[in-house]
Amino acid sequence: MSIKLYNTMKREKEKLEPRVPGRISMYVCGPTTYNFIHLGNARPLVFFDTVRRYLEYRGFDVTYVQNFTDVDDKIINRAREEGMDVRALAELYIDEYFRDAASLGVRKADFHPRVSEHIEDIIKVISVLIEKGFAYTSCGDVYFDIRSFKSYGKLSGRTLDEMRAGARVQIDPRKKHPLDFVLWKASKEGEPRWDSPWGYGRPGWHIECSTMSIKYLGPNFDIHGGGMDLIFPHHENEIAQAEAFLGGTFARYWMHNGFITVNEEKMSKSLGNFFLVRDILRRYPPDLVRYYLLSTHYRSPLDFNDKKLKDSSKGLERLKKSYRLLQKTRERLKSNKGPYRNGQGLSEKLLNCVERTKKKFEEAMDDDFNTALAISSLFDFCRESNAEINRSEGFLSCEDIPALKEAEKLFKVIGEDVLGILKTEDAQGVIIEGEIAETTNVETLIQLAVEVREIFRKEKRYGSADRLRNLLKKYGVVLQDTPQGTRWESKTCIDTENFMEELISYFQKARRSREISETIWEKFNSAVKKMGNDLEENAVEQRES
RNA sequence: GGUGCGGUGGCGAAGUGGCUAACGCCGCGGUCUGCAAAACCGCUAUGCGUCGGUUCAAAUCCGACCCGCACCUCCA
Repeated sequence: MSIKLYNTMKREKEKLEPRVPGRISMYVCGPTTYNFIHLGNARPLVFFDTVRRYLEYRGFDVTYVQNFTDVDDKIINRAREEGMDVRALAELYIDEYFRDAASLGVRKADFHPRVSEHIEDIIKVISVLIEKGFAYTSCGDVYFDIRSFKSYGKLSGRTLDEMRAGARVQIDPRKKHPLDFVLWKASKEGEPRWDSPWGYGRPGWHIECSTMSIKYLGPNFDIHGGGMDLIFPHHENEIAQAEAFLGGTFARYWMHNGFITVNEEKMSKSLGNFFLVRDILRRYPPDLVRYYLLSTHYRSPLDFNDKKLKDSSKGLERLKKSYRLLQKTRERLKSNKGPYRNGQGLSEKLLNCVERTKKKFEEAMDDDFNTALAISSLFDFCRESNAEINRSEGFLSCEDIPALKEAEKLFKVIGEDVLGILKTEDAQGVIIEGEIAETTNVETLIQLAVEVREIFRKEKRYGSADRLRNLLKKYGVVLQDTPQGTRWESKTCIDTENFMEELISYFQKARRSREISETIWEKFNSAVKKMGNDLEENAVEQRES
């Protein structure tokens, strides 16, 4: 099986044939660091990170480069507004970038080159372009001479004539052709600047990507990616510069992700629907955002709004629950020597299913990284796995542990390692089960409450049992009664203080009305004591006051 | 005006010539349960923007048209 990907240059899917067998070199255009990253930055980030992970899963040795454009008009303007030093501002947002990226489960690239650290290289490239007659100087600037590069327009599929027809391009007397673009910009007063053969100035927008990608990956590297809006002019210009410089092919495959809209509208500052990743992560768990981004094929447009995000959370939950069910079942079986499977054959069925899923997953990803279809293979697996485990409940033994482990490994490899949707670095707000962040003490209390409720149920005191269940539910602890006992899981972080208070008052009342025995009360009391609360003392104080 | 992308059930979203049009959410019915929850099973598009055409066979190819979006200027 080979991997096929849609190459914007050819406008069709092609077989991926790397420059060097077994190795992939890829470059993805990174952000201009003048603000926190927004949702539009997040899509290529997450998608190409997934491409990288999948290629690694497929055994390729991947070299991944993503740049930071830290010299740019937008940064200079922003720094001026904020009264900040330009370098410091860029530095700040590079740090913040890494924070957001990590939240979304995006791994660091092998190289994160910055424009400011490659001025020498850029100057060299520009000098060569001038020497070869592809660029000219004018009023202290250096421009790329678009007409000297005959295949200009080959990526975006436009000809110079076509572009001229609808030209909204301002005529600039310094340029020989309206579409000629700047390679080196003469600096104005107070702007960051570097010395060059053409005077003090700074690089133009496109030249850094050509220069740095070639520097780190060499000519004719494998994959160049970015958002669709970069096709023209950014990537078109990159190609022109790079190929004029190299005299050969710049990059082999061009991949572009579709745009994100918000409430069916293009995200833009003027419409006031500009979403920063930071803000979204305050309201939604990062793995959900990643899951949402990957649940649509990367070349399709993706609309983002609260309802859609909420709707998709149930699906992700389902996958996680299924994953957890496997883990729990396996843990339970550790000490279980029997009964024998009695011909139920969970292992065999589960292993078959693992194989089928793996195949479906790989076929989906091999076909132009169809993450939406790949995720559906996990859902198929999840259904079958849940059904198998439920069906053979009670017939399982430790003999089934290897098969369960295989199934877990499937979730681990596909869900965590490749798609990155079942676990992220920064897990704030993620559903936690059987453990509450920070205080395992709260867990003890929950456990105790669950046990008490079990007693109620055994004694058929359902009113009491339900009251306790509702109390827990109020604090996000959801119970599930199974033949093997009661399972519980807790969403987000519990409001510990109020929870304890209410639980204590519940137990006190239950004691007074003799709903619970002294033994249970003692147990509860000692648990609470461990958390630094002495109920007897409190009780005494209350009586005294 | 030019270039490109898209229109699939209540919502989201796969599928680019041929099995009953994946998968998720929602809804309904059922199994399980003391009741729940979770899970599982079943149901929910004679139809894939519209109209024609090609073909034994089309959501899928061709043509025309309608609608939405993006790019052509900084933007992932």
